[in-house]
Amino acid sequence: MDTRTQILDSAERAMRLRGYHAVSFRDLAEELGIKSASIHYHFRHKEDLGFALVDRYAACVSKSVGPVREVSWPEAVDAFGSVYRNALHIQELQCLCGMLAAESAGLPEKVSKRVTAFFEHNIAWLVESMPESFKDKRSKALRIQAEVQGAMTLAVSLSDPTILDASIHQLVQEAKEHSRAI
Amino acid sequence: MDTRTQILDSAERAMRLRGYHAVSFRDLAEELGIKSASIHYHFRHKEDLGFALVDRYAACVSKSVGPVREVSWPEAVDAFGSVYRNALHIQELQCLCGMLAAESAGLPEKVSKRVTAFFEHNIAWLVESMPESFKDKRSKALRIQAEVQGAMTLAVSLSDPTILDASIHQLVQEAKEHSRAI
DNA sequence: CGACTCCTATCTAGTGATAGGTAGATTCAG
DNA sequence: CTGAATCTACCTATCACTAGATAGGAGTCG
Repeated sequence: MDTRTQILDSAERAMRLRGYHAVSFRDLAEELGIKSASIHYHFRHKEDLGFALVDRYAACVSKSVGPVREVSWPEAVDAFGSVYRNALHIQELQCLCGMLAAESAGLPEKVSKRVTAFFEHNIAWLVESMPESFKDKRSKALRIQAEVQGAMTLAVSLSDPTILDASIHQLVQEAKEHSRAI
Repeated sequence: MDTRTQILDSAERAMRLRGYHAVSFRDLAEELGIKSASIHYHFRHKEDLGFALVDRYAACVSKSVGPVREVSWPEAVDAFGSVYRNALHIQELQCLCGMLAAESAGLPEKVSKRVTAFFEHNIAWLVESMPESFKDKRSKALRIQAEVQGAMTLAVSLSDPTILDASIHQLVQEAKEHSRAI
């Protein structure tokens, strides 16, 4: 596999486990059996690696969640939640941007801006997926994003991935009730 | 003021802004006008500072939120939310344990265990504050903790503290509806 | 009082490890 | 030969951490 991709893969895994500042070029290089200078060839500075990571991650999430479709609101919520659920269950990793958002005051600005953009993009997707009739669309979307993100963090800290499943299940239920009520 | 307390204050602020690994003894010392060796006198290892910080923070939150009282469930939710809201509005800092929970795989075990305990304590407080009649108490409590935590992170990343206010307001509203329904 | 001993808290002056980053040589495919 | 990719070998800054000196206050004893 392409070295650049391997670097991104290792770095993503490490950052989603331990955060931006706990990841070093040396450790990544050792893991890949190359020298740290080779990583600097592909990513001159650490912040270059950082925002390349966020860009790739955002594109991947955006693809997984799909375009805004003509599906019901509960299905949309489920699709959104599933992206996070799969990440936690299959990779046993939390959301890269949730991780970086926590550290955001200590990140290079180029990185933190992209993290913000990731969330704005998610919020916009949720808003557009809502039925026309909904009110306060943005706050509803923010609440969903917040709960999913927070549940993921709790699931990791309490070592219980079902916490995230339960939150998503309830959010989908509420979406159904909400849709029926209108 | 007592040097030990000053160290804790600076360290707490720095960690709630940038995370565990982005805080150094040298920076803290410089901020306080002392030498880093003096910090090591009070906290031999960084992890000692780490868990002293979590312990103090947990005690402070526990005190702010108060004992489980004979108040209504909506009032309890409001009291719980207010602790987070005040932290964000007055100090412009996010929750120490939310921050550390994100990084938890990269923390000394003594620290991450205390972070977990902090959340378990909060969950227990919420569960005990619920009316007897409620079902699935633990999952309800987890959802509240998750949304508040996630909303705080989003508020920081999107530079909009009203995101947290809105979430708490809605949680209190739901608590009212929920209490009426029974 | 004054000299002596502790103890606490701070300092100076380092340690070895590791961080991000760089210059320049080498390797190898087209 | 050229250019991309990797290497060796290094830099400077910073990291957590330590040994040992020093300053000053609290007791204690003559």
